[in-house]
Amino acid sequence: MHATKSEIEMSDVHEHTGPDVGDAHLRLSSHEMTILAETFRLLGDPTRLRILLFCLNVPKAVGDIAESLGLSQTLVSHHLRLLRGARLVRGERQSRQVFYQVADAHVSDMLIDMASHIGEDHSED
Amino acid sequence: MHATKSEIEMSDVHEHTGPDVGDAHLRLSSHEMTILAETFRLLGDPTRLRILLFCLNVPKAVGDIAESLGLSQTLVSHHLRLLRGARLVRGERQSRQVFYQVADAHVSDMLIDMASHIGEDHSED
DNA sequence: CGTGCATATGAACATGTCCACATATGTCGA
DNA sequence: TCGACATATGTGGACATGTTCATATGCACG
Repeated sequence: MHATKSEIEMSDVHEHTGPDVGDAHLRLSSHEMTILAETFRLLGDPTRLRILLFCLNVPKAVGDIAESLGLSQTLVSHHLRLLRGARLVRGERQSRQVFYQVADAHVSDMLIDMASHIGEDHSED
Repeated sequence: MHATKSEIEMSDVHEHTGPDVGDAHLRLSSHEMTILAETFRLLGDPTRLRILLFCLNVPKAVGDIAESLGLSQTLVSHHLRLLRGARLVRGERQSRQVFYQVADAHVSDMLIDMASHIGEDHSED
């Protein structure tokens, strides 16, 4: 299901081709790098992160998100626009309300994995 | 290996600051939320992300990072400071050089998981 | 139609962030 | 100690970002 370190390395051999280009593992195209960084960037704002986690499993209307998280509706809408643009959430109109949820299992798995990693280790700042 | 949704639901919550987290699933303490968001925020910069991925497996000296990625030494140092502050990398002095690497298995697993997720699905912007 | 509700958009402001430049700290060898 | 090399830190400016306020769009019902 999720890739493990060894799957990506393809073996636990630490080969080291040279002083400069030593890392032969985990290659990403620049496009993938861009997507990845952009995704992280969007998740890096506490408000957006709360919004995302809030509608992780169950679709939520914008107003409900705003009220539950104690945010203004316009602010929630702005953030949802960004999240929508990166295909992290998708919204479905139901008459007057629009119900948002995390876009796909892919994104929710990412969030859940990250959250679980945080849960395991507590580093104090 | 990786936590499932139910594992996260079961994780004990140390505190919760109020009506922030309304969702019944995936509860994180505000402290954990802060750590998570801060982590994402740091990963959200392309330069930092490249640095992190570059010294994911093998410890790299600051100068090597700078040269390999085509960045100035001071810039790399600045970013490493931030990453160090969040315990995402750790540096070890070896006489004159300082070799940095991703701090622990948690962080590398996070990165590898995210990278693999990106690899699976491509959404165009 | 027009009114009320839910959501979206635009402009303006304050704050934050990335980077370049100059300079400081630390380490080793002569 | 001095000079070189490697890394770290401070500062300022250009730029990006989060938030608020005001307003626009979309939808249901009288």
